[in-house]
Formats: sequence, C-alpha cells, structure tokens
Amino acid sequence: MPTGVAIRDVREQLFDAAERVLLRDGPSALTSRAVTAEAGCAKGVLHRHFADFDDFLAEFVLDRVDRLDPQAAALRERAGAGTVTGNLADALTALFGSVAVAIVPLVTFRDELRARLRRTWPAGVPVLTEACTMIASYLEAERALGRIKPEADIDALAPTLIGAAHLLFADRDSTPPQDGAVRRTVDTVVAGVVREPPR
Amino acid sequence: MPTGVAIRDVREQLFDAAERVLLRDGPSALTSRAVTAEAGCAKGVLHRHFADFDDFLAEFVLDRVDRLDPQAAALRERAGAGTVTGNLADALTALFGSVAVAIVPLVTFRDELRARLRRTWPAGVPVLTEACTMIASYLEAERALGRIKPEADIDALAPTLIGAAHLLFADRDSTPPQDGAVRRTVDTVVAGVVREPPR
DNA sequence: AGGTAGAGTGGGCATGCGCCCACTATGAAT
DNA sequence: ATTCATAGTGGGCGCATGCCCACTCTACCT
Repeated sequence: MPTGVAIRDVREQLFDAAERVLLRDGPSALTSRAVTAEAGCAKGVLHRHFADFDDFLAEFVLDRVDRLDPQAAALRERAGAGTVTGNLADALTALFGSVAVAIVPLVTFRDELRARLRRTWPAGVPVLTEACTMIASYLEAERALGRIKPEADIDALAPTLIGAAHLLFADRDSTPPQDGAVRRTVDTVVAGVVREPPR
Repeated sequence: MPTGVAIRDVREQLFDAAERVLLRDGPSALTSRAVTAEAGCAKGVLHRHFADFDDFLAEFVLDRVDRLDPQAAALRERAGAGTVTGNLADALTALFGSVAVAIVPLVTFRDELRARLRRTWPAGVPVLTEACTMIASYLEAERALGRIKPEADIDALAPTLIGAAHLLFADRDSTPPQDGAVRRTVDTVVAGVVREPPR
C-alpha cells in the first residue's frame, strides 16, 4: 500500500495533467478520459479520488485559484517596494498566460461545475473571475501608493481584464498569432486608471 | 411544394430557435436536437438545409453578425448628431444583452465552428469579437468628434469590452444577479478613453 | 507464509450527441 | 387524375463521454 501522502500526489498529478490538456487542446478537450490518459493511469482512478468528474474539475479550479494567492502576494510586495507604475502593465501582461484565464471558458460551459463552485463562492462573482482576486489585490496595493486614481472601480476593472484575456485566449489558434494584442489591451485599460499616463 | 421563400423562412426559424436556446439555456445546451425541438420540427430538417451542425452554427453566427451592422450605423448616426459623450457609456451598456455576446463562449468551445468561421474571416481576430466591428465603428465616430483621446487604441478597447461582457454573461445565473456590474464595467473602461471625464 | 485492506485496472453499461436514410406528405406540372 | 420532385419525419446507427463494478496487484499486519 502506498503511503497516505501518495494519495495527494495522485491528485496533484491529475491536476497537472488537466492543466496540460486544457492549455494544449483547449477546454472542449478536457474530458475525464483525456485527463487520465495524460496522467498515464486508468480512467477509474479519477472516480476513486473524486465523487465525479465535475467534482474533480471543481477541486482542480480551487487548487489553481489557491496557487494564485502567492502570486498576488508577490505582486503586492513589488508594489510595496516602490516599483514604478509602468510595471503595472508589465505585471498584468505576464498574468495573461495563466491557467486562471483558461479556466474561464471551462466554467462558462459546464453548468454543473459552475453550480458546485457557487457553493464555495456563494457571492457568485468570483466563480468566473478566478484571477480577479489576485489582480484586485495588486491594484489595491498600487492605489494605496497613489499610483491609481482614487475613484477607479477596481472591482469592475479586474473582471474587465480577465474577460479581455479570455477573449484573446479563445483566439489562441489564430494565424498569425496576435502578438501585441495582449499588451495593447492591458495598456488601454491601464491608461484609464493610472494617475499619470506613462507616456 | 412550398415556395422558394419558405426555405429561407425555415432557416430564419431555426436561427431564432437557436438564439432562444442560447440565451435561455446557455451555450452548452445549444445542440442540434434542442434547436429543432425549439423550432417545433423534426431533427432531420436541420440536416437538409445545412451540411452539418457546425455549418448551421457558422451561418447562424454570420446571420447574427450581419444584423449588427444596422445597429452600428445607428450608433454612428447618433454620434454624428452630436450626442454628448456621456451617452457613450449608455450606448455600450445597451449592447451587452446582445446575442453577439452569447456567441463568444460558443465559438470558444466549438473548435470546428471556430475553424469554419476563420474561412470567412481569415484575419482571425473578429472571429470571436463579433460585436467589435460595431463598437469600434461607433468609437471611431466618437473620436472623430473629438470626444475620445486621440491616442486611445480602439482596436484594443472593443475586444476588452466584449470580453468583459462575456464574463458577465457567463455569470448570468448568479444569485443575486449582478445588476450594476455591467454599467460599472463599461464606466471603468470608458472613463479611460474619454477626453473629459463625465463627472 | 498467509490474509487483508486499499489502490489501481479496464471492460462494459447508459446516455446523449450528430448524422444517415428509408419513408410519408404536399403541392406543382402534365 | 396522375406523376413526381422536394420538404419534412423519425427510427436507429456509430461514436464519445461519464460512470459502475468485478477483478488484479501490492504493501502491510499477524
């Protein structure tokens, strides 16, 4: 019998496999069979560790969202260190390759998954804006430093950025890839909230 | 035999049924069976008028996008009439209940549909930003009137708004509904590009 | 050494999907 | 009145998915 720790390892491996499938093949390819095949195990494993597939997805989303907190803390620290406002756009741009962005269309489509996530977040809003907490936290720190207009609605700005990121993600297989699109989108929104325009 | 016009009527009825299903039950419920059931006809009808279901969806999207053009023209006309800038946010807010917004997650998930739409729009970008043309057209008119900062990146702003709208649409079944969220989102972005803040 | 509990395996089921196709109904042409 | 092209019908197929479950394997305990 493997150690009790191994159980958590299996879950982590399944989460990692799900992330690979999601980023490589898109949200429509994220099936239970695809995940177990990617993890290199039998399909029954998933059902042993999770009540059902939507339960697995819900925990997968929660796990990934938890990982965002340290990133948000790091961003807050950078802001506290007195980084210039120009880096606001840099930091936000870096987030757009995040799994949190790829999760959005997944939650959009799977009604049962969305319903279960709502039990965790009854408010409803963060269910589809997993990265909002991180971004909002960072923006608050920036505003505390006086770099962002006091009247800027951060709670509205964060989902705006995530939504835009989702749209760009959905168009990921376009030819040619939209290299500067992410940067331009961020710059456009950021330019509206910074106190002194970077240019 | 019905007249030749009736054929177009059937297509329109199927499109309308698809729109109802999409807005009522969400993108995951938009199946060929659901569409024909909503239209009150047999499932085989769809296959007679369209090569396959993805072909139907592609034409459905194109049909809905075509309908956006008159709306864009109306917006342009309003801008030409010298409507004040404050109405920019009003006009954009009104768009967020549009079918174009509901189409976004549909195209995100259905890979084959996205591939076929790309044949129509090889540039790739407008495939997932059906309402972008309308919004961008309107924004251009506003800029021509000097109401928008000359340096504002309209091509980046339009998808930002659509993406945010999509996010809010995906959270449509949240309790309680986010009444002011759309308005706040629009205001936040608009505040960044208008020359004189409305307040 | 034998027994046992728990992790892992994979065949197979029900379900829902898009699609095919034999069939019927309808209305125009002769 | 008969013929016939065409729209419409719906049973059923193949396929993929999530899930169930009998089975095997392996590590630990007595």
